Amino acid sequence: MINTQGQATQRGPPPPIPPKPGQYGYSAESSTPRIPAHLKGKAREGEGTDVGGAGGARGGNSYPVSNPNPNPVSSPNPVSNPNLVSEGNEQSLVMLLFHKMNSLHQMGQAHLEESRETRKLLAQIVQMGVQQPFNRQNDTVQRRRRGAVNGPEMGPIDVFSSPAPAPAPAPGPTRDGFVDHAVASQNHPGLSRLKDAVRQHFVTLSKCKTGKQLLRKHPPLKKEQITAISENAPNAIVVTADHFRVDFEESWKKGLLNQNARTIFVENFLLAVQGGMYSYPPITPDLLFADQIGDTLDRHMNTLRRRYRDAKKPKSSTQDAKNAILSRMRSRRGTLYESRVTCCIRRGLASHVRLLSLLSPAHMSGDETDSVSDGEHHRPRRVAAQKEHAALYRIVDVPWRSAEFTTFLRTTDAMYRDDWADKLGRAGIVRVQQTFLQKKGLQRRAVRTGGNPPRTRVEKPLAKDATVKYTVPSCLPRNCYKIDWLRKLQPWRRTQMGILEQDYDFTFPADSSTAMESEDPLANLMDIEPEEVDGDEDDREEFYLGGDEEEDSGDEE
DNA sequence: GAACCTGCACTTGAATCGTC
DNA sequence: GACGATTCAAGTGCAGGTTC
Repeated sequence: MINTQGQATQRGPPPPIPPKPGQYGYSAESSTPRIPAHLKGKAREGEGTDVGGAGGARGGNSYPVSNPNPNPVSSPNPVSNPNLVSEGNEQSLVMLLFHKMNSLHQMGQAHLEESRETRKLLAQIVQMGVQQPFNRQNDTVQRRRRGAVNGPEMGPIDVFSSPAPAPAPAPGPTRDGFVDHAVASQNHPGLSRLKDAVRQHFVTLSKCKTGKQLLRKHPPLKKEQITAISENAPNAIVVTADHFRVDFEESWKKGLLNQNARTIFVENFLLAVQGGMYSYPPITPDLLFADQIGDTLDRHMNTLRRRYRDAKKPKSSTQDAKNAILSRMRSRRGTLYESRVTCCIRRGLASHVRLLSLLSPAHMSGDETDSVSDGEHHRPRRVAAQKEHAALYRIVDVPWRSAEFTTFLRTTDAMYRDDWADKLGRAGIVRVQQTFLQKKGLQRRAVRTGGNPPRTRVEKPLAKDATVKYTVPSCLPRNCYKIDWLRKLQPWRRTQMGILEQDYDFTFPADSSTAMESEDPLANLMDIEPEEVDGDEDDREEFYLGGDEEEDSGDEE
């Protein structure tokens, strides 16, 4: 696994990783990358946009002879990427990425890890380096909320220049030695552990895990019971750790029984922690205060009350199924967004990364699964997923996005697929392989890595009555939006969206393109029919088209 | 105006699945 | 069986609406 040293998972930029003197164009005196004289001011294809500058990060021919790193894919190199460096901001995202990638290379990684964890890490870098400084709405929000049409908008972000530096850290909470037990920010790194423990402890005290159990064991109080509690009558119910009780019908804040329950919970939780419970992993001591625990419980009560309500009044199976499908679609949008960002990061396409950082998963086009036709699926989840084929999804495109932007995104998808198929990053390898295999009359693609392939998304017309829900991002360059769609907007809405009056350059450096090289950028997504992949076992033949000498025997890799 | 409800989106970890 | 990628479901937070 990767070394996470220096990869801050908290907010703010990670501490810079000092590179070795002379390595990757760095000097011992400064962390600022030096640009070799022979590259300074040298006109390259696509120069003027840092997109073009990423050229040379891949492929052999355009790579500088003096490049100290023989593997351009594993360590995107400032030397090979003068446009990226020329942006100059030492705290910029680009620098963060270089540090990250260089450190990975120094660890002897032949190529970047492709695990989800890595991608999350990289996505965090993007969040910290680009997105977070502009997230001014609420500093307790860990992620940028969706750019909802009605929601507060982010300020304009110049995707054409370097990201702004991260904001200064918040001042310390203490004043004159006074220990402030104020509830910690939702960003507190130990908070999720506390939440886990609080959830566990609630299960322990309430003896309930499910909504149905809550419904059965915590029935609402009767009027006379409420009266008895308020009058402190001898027969009033008193909540104790042994007889823990919550009234989910009464107000959590105002109900006397619930106030009693909250107090008992907090006391008992602290006792349990003192007694050694929840110590693996330990809860951060600065969170072990009544206020904090109570606040965490209050938040969890939202979930519990929701669970109770759902148990009491179950949603219709139709509604439930609908929600599940929508939830899965959202989840797949997340995967899609993650893979696109990963692809651009991996290739050092800083400008594209910055553009993507203005988006969120909700802005991705969704996809639909095919419906179950025969009901023969025996696995419940597969049936619920309404899939006919495990890896075929129908793209539900969004109406606001320009064709250019869509093509750009689909190209990153194709690149991602290329990277998946060939970790060495040989451009266009999927297409080359497919062409070669087709000529050979073979039906199976060569795949270098284990695991599921990225899902195959196909463009098919939607049903006539299909309605598409979508979220529109703001503050993007003009040519990200479809002109017709923009024309239909009210003027005030266009103003509100803060559309940048510049056109964005969607091009990719020539030597980092893959499927784009073909006339149809989606060709290698579309030309593989599932039947071909899943053909008769006897007819299949595995084949790997090696590109490097040492890889020619690469079948075993 | 506070508390609560509801819908939506994101995060996280487990499940699933395909390949080696 | 191990590994790795995707999918899924549960948990959670936020925002807007509703109720008191």
